[in-house]
Amino acid sequence: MADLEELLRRRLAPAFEAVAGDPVDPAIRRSQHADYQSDAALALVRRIGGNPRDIAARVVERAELDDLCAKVEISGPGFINLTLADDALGRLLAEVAADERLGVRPVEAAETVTVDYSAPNAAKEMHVGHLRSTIIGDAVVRLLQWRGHTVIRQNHLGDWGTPFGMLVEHLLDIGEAEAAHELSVGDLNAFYQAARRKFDADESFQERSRRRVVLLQSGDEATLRLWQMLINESQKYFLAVYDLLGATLGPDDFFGESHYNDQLESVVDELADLGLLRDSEGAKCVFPAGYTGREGDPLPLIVRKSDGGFGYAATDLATIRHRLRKLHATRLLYVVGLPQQMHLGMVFQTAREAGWLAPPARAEHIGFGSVLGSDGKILRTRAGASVKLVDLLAEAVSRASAIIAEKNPDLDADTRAAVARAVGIGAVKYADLSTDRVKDYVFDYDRMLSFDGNTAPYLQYARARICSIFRRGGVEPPRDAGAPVLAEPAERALALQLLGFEGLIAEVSQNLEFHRLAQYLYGLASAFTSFYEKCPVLQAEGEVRTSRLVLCDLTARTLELGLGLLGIESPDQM
RNA sequence: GCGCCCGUAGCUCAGCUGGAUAGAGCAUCGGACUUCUAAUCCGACGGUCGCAGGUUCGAAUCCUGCCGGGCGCGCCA
Repeated sequence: MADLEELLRRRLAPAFEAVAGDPVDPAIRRSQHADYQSDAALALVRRIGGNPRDIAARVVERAELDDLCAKVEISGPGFINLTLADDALGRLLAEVAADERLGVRPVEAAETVTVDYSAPNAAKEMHVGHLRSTIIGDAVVRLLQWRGHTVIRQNHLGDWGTPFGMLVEHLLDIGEAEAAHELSVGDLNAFYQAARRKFDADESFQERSRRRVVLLQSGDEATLRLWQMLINESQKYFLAVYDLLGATLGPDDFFGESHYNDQLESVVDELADLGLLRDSEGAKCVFPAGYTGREGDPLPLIVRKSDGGFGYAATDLATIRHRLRKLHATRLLYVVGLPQQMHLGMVFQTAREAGWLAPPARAEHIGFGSVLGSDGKILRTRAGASVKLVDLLAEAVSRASAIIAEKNPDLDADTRAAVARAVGIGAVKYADLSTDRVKDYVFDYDRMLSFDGNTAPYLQYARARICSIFRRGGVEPPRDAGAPVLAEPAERALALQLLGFEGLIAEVSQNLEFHRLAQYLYGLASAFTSFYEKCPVLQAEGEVRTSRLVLCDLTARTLELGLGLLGIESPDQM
């Protein structure tokens, strides 16, 4: 337990409760006027009346803070300003330094969490929307897994539906060998677009495609074999992209739409038995509470289409039911773009009405905005096509490589390639994760690859410099050197930042707002570089040197861990 | 028409459950390399927080109404 905010909260809460008569959140936060401040006395006036400064004074009188704080002051209208004692900070740092997990213990009540993310469409190129889902989803997986939860990745591959009639027919037209070739080299756009063109231009092809869909859905073996081939080749390609991206998604994580085909009938039956299904214009629909359409009339979720086929809602319902009943998940996360908010809301509501989704289980839409080009519009190529993900990543790596070659020509070719990959991919991921995910963000290579500001390279560089100190000095990180001494303001600022890690992780585990983790890491790297400028490490002597080595080591480990949770590598040299 | 999201410095973005003079980076200007990676650091400049009301000790933050931008609203996923 080395989280400063929580520590202070625990000390102040009983004092507040004694004064107020009821539990009170001490409302601890970082302060410009001290290390931390408590604002609770002001808000308390409304509940118990009186003068906020008096309340604060009574709280301070009762709170046990002597071993933690060097100074406790009441300030302004009734803020409690808390300045921590240097030796207390040192003790806590020593605790963190000795811990593999940097003071962050695994959760006490581990949950089973499903994370639905990435979800590309078979035989179709991945675009920036999949990029965001994959990057964010993978960060979710890494974080929750590290916290000790059982995390099940669910890559909801688009592998079923009417387009596959057209795709299978196209495959037959060009021959299996050629199709396999196109798909395996990752030319999915060419394949899909060729099929699409024929479908749009050629009526007989359209007719063949429709018949093929029927064959596919009726389980025709020859058709299924060809379909399976499309899926297999596509999966191989996606796995290659994940590999380049450094995403943890593997071959066993594909749970495509087709996976739920044999559950759709029973979803319909069950909803019908529950009395939730109604006929509307020939379709079987659920009308989840709280959703209305154009005329204020109930909005349907079409489970079975009027032609008897199943819509995507059926699949989504089968999926959520499966995750609850068979996987026993209690936290169901959907890393899906914001435009699908209403649809997902309706699916969740239906699942609640069906009794499938009930506390403690809950479903959360982890929504995100679009990736924009410098023109402020959704990112596209000059030609107006959607940008191919692999091209985007390759460009980032190649630019990173050029920058590194210029800045550090001494690196050998292999190291440079590895660093370029870490920096280039890291930059793309960090750009995505460092802003509020519900907002759109502007994709800009120059900015994300800059070594200044809130970027992956800046954080990676800060850590690489620390590694360099240990290399140059030929010293091992001191992991049980006792409590470091803090004399310089820069050391203190760094210590405070380091000790905020645990609390931050707890918060982000809940809200999955990774830009807060990014913000924290940037603050840490900034605090470190200030320290680095003012406090020589290797030239220092004795206790001071050891203390600074501890601060360096802790910073490096926190950066590496934090970046790692975001899915970003930390090269030892750059 | 209804619903959801967004609107903070010239640009890109933070601002946690309302809290003390609204913060970073880029850009601009001015400083700092006999010292661990200057790929950096320090400073200056820069904002009617879209607009107007309201709630209260206090509002970028909560409520209402506008304005502007994006997205969604029955058999596509």
